[in-house]
Amino acid sequence: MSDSIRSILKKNNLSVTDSRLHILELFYNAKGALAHSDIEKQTGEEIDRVTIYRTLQTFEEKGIIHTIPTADNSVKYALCKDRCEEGHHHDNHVHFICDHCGKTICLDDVLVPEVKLPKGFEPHQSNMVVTGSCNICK
Amino acid sequence: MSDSIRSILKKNNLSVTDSRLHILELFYNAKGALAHSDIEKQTGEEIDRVTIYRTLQTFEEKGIIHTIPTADNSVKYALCKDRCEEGHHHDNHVHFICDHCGKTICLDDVLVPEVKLPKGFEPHQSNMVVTGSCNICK
DNA sequence: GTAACTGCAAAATATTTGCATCCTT
DNA sequence: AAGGATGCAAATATTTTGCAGTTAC
Repeated sequence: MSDSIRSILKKNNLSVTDSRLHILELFYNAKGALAHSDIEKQTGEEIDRVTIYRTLQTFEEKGIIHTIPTADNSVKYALCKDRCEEGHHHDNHVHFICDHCGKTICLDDVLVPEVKLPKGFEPHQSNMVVTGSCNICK
Repeated sequence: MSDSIRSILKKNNLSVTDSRLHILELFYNAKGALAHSDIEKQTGEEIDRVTIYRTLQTFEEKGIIHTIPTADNSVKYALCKDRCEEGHHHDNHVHFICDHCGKTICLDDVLVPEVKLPKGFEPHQSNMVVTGSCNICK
Protein backbone atom coordinates (compact mmCIF):
# COMPACT_ATOMS: atom_id res chain seq x y z
CA MET A 1 0.00 0.00 0.00
CA SER A 2 2.72 2.38 0.99
CA ASP A 3 4.42 1.35 -2.22
CA SER A 4 1.55 2.43 -4.41
CA ILE A 5 1.58 5.80 -2.71
CA ARG A 6 5.29 6.00 -3.21
CA SER A 7 4.88 5.31 -6.90
CA ILE A 8 2.40 8.14 -7.26
CA LEU A 9 4.96 10.56 -5.96
CA LYS A 10 7.60 9.19 -8.26
CA LYS A 11 5.31 9.30 -11.23
CA ASN A 12 4.94 13.01 -10.61
CA ASN A 13 8.65 13.67 -10.19
CA LEU A 14 8.32 14.46 -6.52
CA SER A 15 10.85 13.37 -3.94
CA VAL A 16 9.51 10.76 -1.60
CA THR A 17 9.42 12.26 1.85
CA ASP A 18 7.75 11.30 5.08
CA SER A 19 5.40 14.27 5.02
CA ARG A 20 4.19 13.59 1.53
CA LEU A 21 3.73 9.88 2.14
CA HIS A 22 1.84 10.61 5.32
CA ILE A 23 -0.46 13.23 3.85
CA LEU A 24 -1.13 11.29 0.70
CA GLU A 25 -1.99 8.27 2.75
CA LEU A 26 -4.52 10.30 4.67
CA PHE A 27 -6.28 11.09 1.44
CA TYR A 28 -6.37 7.44 0.44
CA ASN A 29 -7.78 6.40 3.77
CA ALA A 30 -10.27 9.23 3.95
CA LYS A 31 -13.66 8.78 2.46
CA GLY A 32 -14.32 12.25 1.18
CA ALA A 33 -12.48 15.51 1.20
CA LEU A 34 -10.05 16.93 3.70
CA ALA A 35 -9.51 20.48 4.82
CA HIS A 36 -6.14 21.79 5.85
CA SER A 37 -7.30 21.67 9.44
CA ASP A 38 -8.34 18.03 9.14
CA ILE A 39 -4.86 17.13 8.04
CA GLU A 40 -3.33 19.17 10.79
CA LYS A 41 -5.41 17.38 13.39
CA GLN A 42 -4.65 13.96 12.05
CA THR A 43 -0.91 14.49 11.82
CA GLY A 44 -0.56 16.18 15.17
CA GLU A 45 2.89 17.58 15.82
CA GLU A 46 4.53 15.42 13.24
CA ILE A 47 4.20 17.77 10.32
CA ASP A 48 4.63 21.49 10.38
CA ARG A 49 1.64 23.59 9.45
CA VAL A 50 3.63 25.27 6.72
CA THR A 51 4.68 21.97 5.22
CA ILE A 52 1.05 21.00 4.96
CA TYR A 53 0.31 24.16 3.02
CA ARG A 54 3.19 23.56 0.70
CA THR A 55 2.42 19.90 0.24
CA LEU A 56 -1.19 20.55 -0.63
CA GLN A 57 -0.13 23.17 -3.10
CA THR A 58 2.37 20.86 -4.71
CA PHE A 59 -0.13 18.02 -4.95
CA GLU A 60 -2.64 20.31 -6.53
CA GLU A 61 -0.17 21.58 -9.10
CA LYS A 62 0.68 18.03 -10.02
CA GLY A 63 -2.97 17.10 -10.33
CA ILE A 64 -2.87 14.56 -7.52
CA ILE A 65 -5.56 16.36 -5.58
CA HIS A 66 -8.05 19.07 -6.45
CA THR A 67 -9.87 21.70 -4.48
CA ILE A 68 -13.58 21.57 -3.92
CA PRO A 69 -15.72 24.66 -3.66
CA THR A 70 -17.88 24.24 -0.61
CA ALA A 71 -21.04 25.96 0.47
CA ASP A 72 -19.43 27.40 3.57
CA ASN A 73 -16.40 28.57 1.64
CA SER A 74 -13.88 26.52 3.48
CA VAL A 75 -11.06 25.06 1.47
CA LYS A 76 -11.21 21.34 0.92
CA TYR A 77 -9.14 18.94 -1.10
CA ALA A 78 -9.78 15.51 -2.52
CA LEU A 79 -7.94 12.96 -4.58
CA CYS A 80 -8.25 13.22 -8.28
CA LYS A 81 -9.34 10.20 -10.22
CA ASP A 82 -7.05 8.64 -12.79
CA ARG A 83 -8.16 10.84 -15.57
CA CYS A 84 -7.03 13.92 -13.71
CA GLU A 85 -3.51 12.75 -13.38
CA GLU A 86 -2.50 13.74 -16.85
CA GLY A 87 -2.66 17.37 -15.86
CA HIS A 88 -6.11 17.95 -17.19
CA HIS A 89 -8.77 17.88 -14.56
CA HIS A 90 -11.79 15.89 -15.52
CA ASP A 91 -13.29 16.19 -12.16
CA ASN A 92 -16.80 15.82 -13.33
CA HIS A 93 -18.55 14.17 -10.43
CA VAL A 94 -20.88 15.70 -7.90
CA HIS A 95 -19.75 16.57 -4.41
CA PHE A 96 -22.10 16.15 -1.53
CA ILE A 97 -21.87 17.96 1.78
CA CYS A 98 -23.90 16.62 4.66
CA ASP A 99 -25.69 19.22 6.71
CA HIS A 100 -25.53 17.01 9.77
CA CYS A 101 -22.10 15.43 9.97
CA GLY A 102 -20.43 18.02 7.79
CA LYS A 103 -18.63 15.44 5.70
CA THR A 104 -17.87 16.10 2.08
CA ILE A 105 -18.37 13.06 -0.08
CA CYS A 106 -17.31 12.57 -3.68
CA LEU A 107 -20.18 10.92 -5.48
CA ASP A 108 -17.95 9.37 -8.08
CA ASP A 109 -20.84 7.77 -9.90
CA VAL A 110 -22.89 10.91 -10.18
CA LEU A 111 -21.65 12.95 -13.08
CA VAL A 112 -22.21 16.66 -13.33
CA PRO A 113 -24.86 17.17 -16.00
CA GLU A 114 -24.13 19.52 -18.85
CA VAL A 115 -26.04 22.73 -19.03
CA LYS A 116 -26.86 24.97 -21.95
CA LEU A 117 -25.22 28.30 -21.43
CA PRO A 118 -26.31 31.58 -23.00
CA LYS A 119 -24.70 32.68 -26.24
CA GLY A 120 -21.06 33.62 -25.89
CA PHE A 121 -20.34 31.57 -22.82
CA GLU A 122 -17.89 28.77 -23.30
CA PRO A 123 -17.67 26.27 -20.49
CA HIS A 124 -14.39 24.84 -19.44
CA GLN A 125 -15.09 23.11 -16.17
CA SER A 126 -18.21 22.41 -14.15
CA ASN A 127 -18.56 21.92 -10.46
CA MET A 128 -21.63 20.82 -8.64
CA VAL A 129 -22.10 20.75 -4.91
CA VAL A 130 -25.21 19.33 -3.31
CA THR A 131 -25.96 19.75 0.35
CA GLY A 132 -28.41 17.70 2.37
CA SER A 133 -28.30 14.63 4.55
CA CYS A 134 -26.08 11.73 3.65
CA ASN A 135 -26.72 8.02 3.67
CA ILE A 136 -25.43 7.64 7.21
CA CYS A 137 -27.12 10.58 8.91
CA LYS A 138 -30.49 9.94 7.36
CA MET B 1 -33.93 53.83 -6.76
CA SER B 2 -32.53 54.58 -3.37
CA ASP B 3 -36.09 54.19 -2.16
CA SER B 4 -36.43 50.64 -3.40
CA ILE B 5 -33.22 49.74 -1.63
CA ARG B 6 -34.51 51.42 1.46
CA SER B 7 -37.69 49.38 1.32
CA ILE B 8 -35.74 46.16 1.14
CA LEU B 9 -34.06 46.98 4.39
CA LYS B 10 -37.34 47.89 6.00
CA LYS B 11 -39.00 44.75 4.74
CA ASN B 12 -36.34 42.80 6.59
CA ASN B 13 -36.64 44.75 9.82
CA LEU B 14 -33.22 46.29 9.47
CA SER B 15 -32.47 49.86 10.38
CA VAL B 16 -31.71 52.01 7.38
CA THR B 17 -28.14 53.16 7.67
CA ASP B 18 -25.69 54.70 5.26
CA SER B 19 -23.45 51.65 5.24
CA ARG B 20 -26.26 49.28 4.44
CA LEU B 21 -27.70 51.49 1.74
CA HIS B 22 -24.31 51.89 0.20
CA ILE B 23 -23.38 48.21 0.22
CA LEU B 24 -26.76 47.07 -0.97
CA GLU B 25 -26.60 49.57 -3.79
CA LEU B 26 -23.28 48.11 -4.87
CA PHE B 27 -24.92 44.74 -5.25
CA TYR B 28 -27.70 46.19 -7.35
CA ASN B 29 -25.28 47.97 -9.62
CA ALA B 30 -22.91 45.06 -9.89
CA LYS B 31 -23.45 42.51 -12.56
CA GLY B 32 -22.33 39.42 -10.76
CA ALA B 33 -20.98 38.59 -7.39
CA LEU B 34 -18.86 40.63 -5.03
CA ALA B 35 -16.15 39.56 -2.65
CA HIS B 36 -15.51 41.32 0.61
CA SER B 37 -12.43 42.87 -0.97
CA ASP B 38 -14.43 44.20 -3.92
CA ILE B 39 -16.73 46.01 -1.56
CA GLU B 40 -13.84 47.34 0.44
CA LYS B 41 -12.23 48.73 -2.68
CA GLN B 42 -15.40 50.33 -3.93
CA THR B 43 -16.28 51.97 -0.65
CA GLY B 44 -12.80 53.21 0.10
CA GLU B 45 -12.44 54.73 3.53
CA GLU B 46 -16.11 55.36 3.93
CA ILE B 47 -17.02 52.09 5.55
CA ASP B 48 -15.02 50.24 8.12
CA ARG B 49 -13.78 46.81 7.20
CA VAL B 50 -15.52 45.34 10.20
CA THR B 51 -18.81 46.93 9.28
CA ILE B 52 -18.60 45.28 5.89
CA TYR B 53 -18.15 41.91 7.51
CA ARG B 54 -21.10 42.48 9.77
CA THR B 55 -23.29 43.89 7.05
CA LEU B 56 -22.64 40.94 4.75
CA GLN B 57 -23.42 38.58 7.57
CA THR B 58 -26.63 40.37 8.38
CA PHE B 59 -27.74 40.44 4.76
CA GLU B 60 -27.04 36.76 4.43
CA GLU B 61 -29.01 35.90 7.54
CA LYS B 62 -31.94 37.86 6.19
CA GLY B 63 -31.72 36.16 2.84
CA ILE B 64 -30.95 39.33 0.95
CA ILE B 65 -27.69 37.94 -0.38
CA HIS B 66 -26.19 34.49 -0.53
CA THR B 67 -22.68 33.11 -0.70
CA ILE B 68 -21.32 31.44 -3.75
CA PRO B 69 -18.78 28.66 -3.62
CA THR B 70 -16.06 29.50 -6.09
CA ALA B 71 -13.41 27.38 -7.68
CA ASP B 72 -10.61 29.32 -6.06
CA ASN B 73 -12.27 29.18 -2.68
CA SER B 74 -12.66 32.87 -2.23
CA VAL B 75 -15.83 34.07 -0.56
CA LYS B 76 -18.31 35.79 -2.84
CA TYR B 77 -21.78 37.13 -2.34
CA ALA B 78 -24.63 37.87 -4.69
CA LEU B 79 -28.16 39.15 -4.43
CA CYS B 80 -30.87 36.62 -3.90
CA LYS B 81 -33.81 36.62 -6.24
CA ASP B 82 -37.28 37.30 -4.91
CA ARG B 83 -37.95 33.76 -4.00
CA CYS B 84 -35.05 33.75 -1.60
CA GLU B 85 -36.34 36.59 0.40
CA GLU B 86 -38.75 34.55 2.39
CA GLY B 87 -35.92 32.98 4.29
CA HIS B 88 -35.74 29.89 2.18
CA HIS B 89 -33.02 29.98 -0.38
CA HIS B 90 -34.12 28.88 -3.78
CA ASP B 91 -30.91 29.80 -5.34
CA ASN B 92 -31.17 27.41 -8.17
CA HIS B 93 -29.35 29.10 -10.99
CA VAL B 94 -25.89 28.42 -12.33
CA HIS B 95 -22.94 30.64 -11.51
CA PHE B 96 -20.31 31.28 -14.11
CA ILE B 97 -16.74 32.34 -13.41
CA CYS B 98 -14.71 33.66 -16.29
CA ASP B 99 -11.17 32.38 -16.49
CA HIS B 100 -10.05 35.56 -18.21
CA CYS B 101 -11.66 38.51 -16.51
CA GLY B 102 -12.34 36.69 -13.27
CA LYS B 103 -15.91 37.93 -13.03
CA THR B 104 -18.57 35.82 -11.42
CA ILE B 105 -21.86 36.00 -13.25
CA CYS B 106 -25.23 34.73 -12.12
CA LEU B 107 -26.85 32.99 -15.04
CA ASP B 108 -30.33 33.58 -13.78
CA ASP B 109 -31.92 31.79 -16.70
CA VAL B 110 -29.84 28.67 -16.40
CA LEU B 111 -31.28 26.47 -13.72
CA VAL B 112 -29.26 23.89 -11.88
CA PRO B 113 -30.38 20.52 -13.21
CA GLU B 114 -31.48 17.90 -10.74
CA VAL B 115 -29.31 14.86 -10.30
CA LYS B 116 -30.12 11.38 -9.12
CA LEU B 117 -28.27 10.72 -5.92
CA PRO B 118 -27.36 7.30 -4.55
CA LYS B 119 -29.70 5.65 -2.08
CA GLY B 120 -29.86 7.37 1.28
CA PHE B 121 -28.77 10.77 0.10
CA GLU B 122 -31.34 13.47 0.45
CA PRO B 123 -30.62 16.69 -1.35
CA HIS B 124 -31.43 19.99 0.20
CA GLN B 125 -29.68 22.54 -1.93
CA SER B 126 -27.70 22.37 -5.15
CA ASN B 127 -24.98 24.65 -6.35
CA MET B 128 -23.38 24.63 -9.74
CA VAL B 129 -20.37 26.63 -10.78
CA VAL B 130 -19.11 26.63 -14.35
CA THR B 131 -15.80 28.14 -15.31
CA GLY B 132 -14.76 29.14 -18.81
CA SER B 133 -14.79 32.26 -20.91
CA CYS B 134 -17.68 34.65 -20.72
CA ASN B 135 -19.59 36.42 -23.46
CA ILE B 136 -17.36 39.46 -23.25
CA CYS B 137 -13.95 37.83 -23.12
CA LYS B 138 -14.68 35.36 -25.88
C1' DG C 1 -34.95 57.06 25.34
C1' DT C 2 -33.65 52.66 23.86
C1' DA C 3 -32.09 49.36 20.98
C1' DA C 4 -29.43 48.75 17.20
C1' DC C 5 -25.39 50.00 14.40
C1' DT C 6 -20.72 51.68 13.70
C1' DG C 7 -15.78 52.48 14.29
C1' DC C 8 -11.68 51.66 16.58
C1' DA C 9 -8.53 48.67 18.91
C1' DA C 10 -7.09 44.32 19.65
C1' DA C 11 -7.38 39.40 19.64
C1' DA C 12 -7.66 35.22 17.13
C1' DT C 13 -7.00 32.75 12.91
C1' DA C 14 -5.22 31.73 8.49
C1' DT C 15 -1.73 32.05 4.95
C1' DT C 16 2.74 33.37 2.94
C1' DT C 17 7.71 34.22 2.84
C1' DG C 18 12.80 33.95 4.08
C1' DC C 19 16.34 31.38 5.46
C1' DA C 20 19.22 27.92 7.59
C1' DT C 21 19.28 23.01 7.98
C1' DC C 22 18.30 18.40 6.64
C1' DC C 23 17.05 14.78 3.43
C1' DT C 24 16.41 12.56 -1.14
C1' DT C 25 18.41 11.28 -5.22
C1' DA D 1 27.49 16.75 -3.89
C1' DA D 2 23.36 19.37 -5.36
C1' DG D 3 18.82 20.45 -5.42
C1' DG D 4 14.79 20.10 -3.26
C1' DA D 5 12.00 19.74 1.09
C1' DT D 6 11.37 20.86 5.82
C1' DG D 7 10.98 23.52 10.17
C1' DC D 8 11.18 27.63 12.53
C1' DA D 9 10.48 32.50 12.89
C1' DA D 10 8.29 36.23 11.34
C1' DA D 11 5.65 38.96 8.11
C1' DT D 12 0.92 39.42 5.98
C1' DA D 13 -3.70 38.78 5.48
C1' DT D 14 -8.23 37.59 7.06
C1' DT D 15 -11.88 37.28 10.33
C1' DT D 16 -13.82 37.83 14.96
C1' DT D 17 -14.73 40.10 19.36
C1' DG D 18 -15.29 43.84 22.95
C1' DC D 19 -16.56 48.13 23.97
C1' DA D 20 -17.61 53.00 23.82
C1' DG D 21 -19.76 56.36 21.10
C1' DT D 22 -23.33 57.40 17.60
C1' DT D 23 -27.55 56.94 15.05
C1' DA D 24 -32.19 55.20 13.68
C1' DC D 25 -36.71 54.85 15.12
